[in-house]
Amino acid sequence: PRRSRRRKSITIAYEPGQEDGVEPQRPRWEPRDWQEQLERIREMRRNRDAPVDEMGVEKCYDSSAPPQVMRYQVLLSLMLSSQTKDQVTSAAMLRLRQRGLTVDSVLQMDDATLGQIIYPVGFWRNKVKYIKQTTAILKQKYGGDIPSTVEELVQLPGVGPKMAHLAMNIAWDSVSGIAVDTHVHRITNRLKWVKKETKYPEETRVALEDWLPRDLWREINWLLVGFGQQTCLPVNPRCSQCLNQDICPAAKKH
DNA sequence: TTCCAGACTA
DNA sequence: TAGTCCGGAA
Repeated sequence: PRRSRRRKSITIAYEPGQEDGVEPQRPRWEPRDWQEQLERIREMRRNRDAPVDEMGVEKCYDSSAPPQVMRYQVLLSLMLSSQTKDQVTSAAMLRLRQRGLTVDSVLQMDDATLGQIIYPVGFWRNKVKYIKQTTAILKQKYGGDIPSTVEELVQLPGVGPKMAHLAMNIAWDSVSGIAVDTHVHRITNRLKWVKKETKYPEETRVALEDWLPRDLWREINWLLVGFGQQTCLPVNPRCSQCLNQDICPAAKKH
């Protein structure tokens, strides 16, 4: 049975002192109850049975392939992926991998074929274009590998901050920042894990990184994406089956 | 802000 | 049938 220590998290009401220019002990803002909320979300995610667990990026690359190929496949499945359609994305990745999914094989593939394969994931015209452009850049500029910094990753067409941080996490096993997608953005706003409501995912990322301990940065995307797929849905969240219903600022009572 | 491409659902 | 849904680009 789950016996949770009810440590009341404290909200610190003052900002770091600025009198003498000495960096104080950094008492910083943190959201009320966040540790308890996090613990309960972990509990709800314990079975790892959300779509992202079965068919997320981690399941979409050949872990036996050479590291460079693996990293390319990670980036590609990020570029393909379509939150709401994990199974469609992983099916498309499977088809691509059966053809031997490398920088060269993608460059050789004509747009129509690539389009046919990825068509069901949506936004396929854009994605074909970006995948081709990015793959060409990887070959020319990075010797067929993917870059290893966020700054370089976001230069690639079709790669923004969210994908860049996930690629750093998964492909390079390095924590560069919190990957904020629509689920993380929505849920952290509902929980008031941001000091004041944020409008854009990038704002959310900055706001979270300000207080969330760094050792949780990697976990948070996986945790909240699955939670968002199964419970904290974008429309009509299933508050009645959520363990946080009594301590969630956004909980709807039925 | 709007577009992309379609699926899902209220 | 109208409204909502990625994340990135322009």
